[in-house]
Amino acid sequence: MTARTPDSARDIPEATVARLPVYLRALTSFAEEGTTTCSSEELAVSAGVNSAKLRKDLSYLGSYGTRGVGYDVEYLRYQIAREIGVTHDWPVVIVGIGNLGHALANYSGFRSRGFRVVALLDADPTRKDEVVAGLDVRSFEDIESIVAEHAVSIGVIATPAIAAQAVADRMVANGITSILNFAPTVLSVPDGVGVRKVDLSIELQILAYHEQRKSIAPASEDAS
Amino acid sequence: MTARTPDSARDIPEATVARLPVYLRALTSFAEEGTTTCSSEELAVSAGVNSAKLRKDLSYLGSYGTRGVGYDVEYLRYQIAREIGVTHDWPVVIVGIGNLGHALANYSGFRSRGFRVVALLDADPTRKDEVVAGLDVRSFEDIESIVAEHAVSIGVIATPAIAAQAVADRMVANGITSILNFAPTVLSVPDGVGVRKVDLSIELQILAYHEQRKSIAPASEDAS
DNA sequence: AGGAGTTTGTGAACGGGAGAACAAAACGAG
DNA sequence: CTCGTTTTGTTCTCCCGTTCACAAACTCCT
Repeated sequence: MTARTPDSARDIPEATVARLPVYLRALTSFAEEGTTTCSSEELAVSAGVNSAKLRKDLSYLGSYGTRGVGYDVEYLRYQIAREIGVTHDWPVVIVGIGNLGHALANYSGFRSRGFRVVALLDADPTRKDEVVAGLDVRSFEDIESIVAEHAVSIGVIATPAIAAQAVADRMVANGITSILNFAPTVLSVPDGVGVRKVDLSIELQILAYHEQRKSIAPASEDAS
Repeated sequence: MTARTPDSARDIPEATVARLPVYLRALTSFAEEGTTTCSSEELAVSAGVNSAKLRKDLSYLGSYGTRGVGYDVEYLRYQIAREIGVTHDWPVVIVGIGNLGHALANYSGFRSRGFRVVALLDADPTRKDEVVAGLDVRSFEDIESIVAEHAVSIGVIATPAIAAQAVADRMVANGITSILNFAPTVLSVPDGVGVRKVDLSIELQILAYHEQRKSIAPASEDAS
């Protein structure tokens, strides 16, 4: 007899949290196709996971399905969006407007999935004249006023590795509590600050490892 | 010579494989500073992991340390590189030369970490005149000859989501067996083909979830 | 040479996540 | 109204990964 945790489920496993955005995207896809209802099996296939896993994941949010019927696409989509916290947009600053920073600033997926880039910052003064994705690149020194003005809590680091830690420190000092790091460095931040890293060469190296194994032992099985 | 299994360790856990590149980078960093020896504790701090975990990870490769002393930086660096398979360069093709494709093509970290971009492909014929990062953008139709000529086994997808599955199919049909996918889609590929995905908005959404939680229950602890 | 001090490598306990399997609940047919 | 069908929500078990703790092994100093 559980004491019913209807809205704010207490603790959702990290692995589940990482999959919720995938479900959200699949549901959005269904909605765009005009599908109003889907079973856990359909949604699981679309998200590329096991249906039992999907049902267990959703059960952490509450009982939003109907037995014998399935899930209401729009309703479930909203519930997941609310749980993740993307029913409203999050302001985001991007620091480091090099090749990658450009790409991120122009990435339309951010805007459509709950994020709004409010500022582009770069330490290089020669970049201050540029306008990227409709925003003019501003000095990194402006971070304090920008974070304060827009109540920014999420920062993206797209600088060279050498500058990343200093940028992170400065972000934290100005109240940013979540950082997405594209620089190939291990960041150290205080407790309570969330960091996720995206490392392009690490991903390729993992692929290379498995690739090498395939050619050495072709008769063995494979772990994707 | 091969009494035990010193060279080709049988099966390295996936979680360990994902950390080896981090250790490799930390060791490279040590080598550049002139450090010739390091303890598991030093390396663990530099890689941002627990030292016991690091030692266990390294133990899957063999016993390359010396008790009471530590690890020889250069020797261990080479052993990890050999295990991952980046002692020689891997040829890579990038498909989709939009904003992100540009950034990837220009990313110097690939070259320095065991990968060589041999071709840039795009389905849009208006892009065929462009030269990016010293390579001219070629038609996606050329994939067959390029893959055959350079013995490419790793492909990078940086196309819009709508095109990603078709590109992946075509890659697989031409012998590519490892795919790094930046498009926000779930790819389905045959067994034996490795796929890793990098999804920018998912990473941000995970951060947003934790961020939302912080503001709701500030007295609770945090999972990074 | 021997003992003290380090540091690695690993055995064992622990916790979390994945998947199978099943009971509970809703719908529809007759 | 009752029964069969469908699909969810949940329990149970197994496996992988993390962490602790300690013995083995090496160096240095006396």
